[in-house]
Amino acid sequence: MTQAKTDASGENATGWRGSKDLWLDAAQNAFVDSGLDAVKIQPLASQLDLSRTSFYWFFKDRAALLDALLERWETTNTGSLVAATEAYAETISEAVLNLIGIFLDDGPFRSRFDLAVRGWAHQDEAVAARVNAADAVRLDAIQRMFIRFGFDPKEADVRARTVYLVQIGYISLQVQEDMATRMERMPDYVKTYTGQNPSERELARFRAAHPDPLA
Amino acid sequence: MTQAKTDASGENATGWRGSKDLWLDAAQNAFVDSGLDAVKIQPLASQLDLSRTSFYWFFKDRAALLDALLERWETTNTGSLVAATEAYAETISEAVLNLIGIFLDDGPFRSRFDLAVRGWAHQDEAVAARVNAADAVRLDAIQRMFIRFGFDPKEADVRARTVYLVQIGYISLQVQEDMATRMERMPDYVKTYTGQNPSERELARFRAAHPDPLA
DNA sequence: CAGATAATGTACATATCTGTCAAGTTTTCA
DNA sequence: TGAAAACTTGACAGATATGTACATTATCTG
Repeated sequence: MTQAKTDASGENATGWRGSKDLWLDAAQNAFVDSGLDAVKIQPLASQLDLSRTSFYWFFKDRAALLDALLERWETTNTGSLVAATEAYAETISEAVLNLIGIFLDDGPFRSRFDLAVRGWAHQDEAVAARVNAADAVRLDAIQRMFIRFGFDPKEADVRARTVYLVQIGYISLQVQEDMATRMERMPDYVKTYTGQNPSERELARFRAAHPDPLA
Repeated sequence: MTQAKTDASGENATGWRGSKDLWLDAAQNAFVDSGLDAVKIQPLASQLDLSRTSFYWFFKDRAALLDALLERWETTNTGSLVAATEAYAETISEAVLNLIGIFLDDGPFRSRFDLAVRGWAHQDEAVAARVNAADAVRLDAIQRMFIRFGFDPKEADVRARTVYLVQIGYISLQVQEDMATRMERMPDYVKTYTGQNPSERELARFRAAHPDPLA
């Protein structure tokens, strides 16, 4: 069993209609949009206009597909978050803005994927354990960021939790806000998170890095 | 179709084995523990040791059961949160502690019920709309609380979001922490949320109101 | 262009859920 | 105590899911 090759553009480079990635992408879309119980082989097959049983050439069974999905999540979201905490910054405000930036719509962190995985964790112990581990890694990275800027470890812990949990909370609420609204709140958030106001230059840099698609 | 009566202790006062509440309670437990897709009539019937079809005497169909579940949630969690924001407090720190208190394990706010409903909202537009409305009501109540203590509306909005979203984030993370750990972090949280340290008396009162079940 | 490999499809066996109906049993209450 | 109301049940019908075995077809490679 070998996957179909894909070319650089991600297009299907072979003449075959299906591929492991095709099924996996479809599964991910269904999962992100509607949760675990929407990831069913029969519906995916209809959607892809392939025979349902063709699936079993690429994956042993449904469980194997779900494993692949979880693995994809693990090697995506946590990685981008940790990287952001380690990005260059001159002040804690700038560091916090770096971090918040990845959660904005087009950022590398896939919020809705995270949400869907948490929903899954709610009904599966093993998944819950992996999510817990990911949260610990993320919180630790954020705490280190605060410590790097001089906060004492205990306060850094609480501030890390605050920044992270607010983002998770936002994701959980599935709020749909336009960029202008987010930008308006940004200075107050930075102040709440760090205890100090961000400079105008830092805000300007943040705005530049995250242009409003509507404006 | 009339419900079976229940006596003051909540026990079944009639000689009948089933009742509307019996099914609803079982449904809620399954829902809170394992999510919407665990709310199935067949399994609930086995669990209650009743015939599956007996369910249809109390509810028109599965949708009616789910409606009842959502209604129960609406008239519970949002209510207790709003009440907490309106409780008497002399300082903003005390007010924030009042609010945080309801989220602790035995508080009136049922965190896992909230989590389960959000999972449901993820796969149902209509539910999502009702959850959004509840969030708006809750955030508004918390913002008013901050305004009452002299914060300007915009900053009160962000602080309200911070307090609320951190709690929702905690729920989403499904963290299991003992009371001692929570207590230890409390002063730093209050400081982060309000910008000022809580007094020792306020903390003492909070500890007294939420005794450690392990200690 | 032929054989090997990769992928797809058909048919079948099985499981689990939902909901209706008509006939039963148990409880209540006049 | 007996009729009415409240409940319970088994049998039936239908939908949708999973997974296996085997035949078939499309694509690649030499």
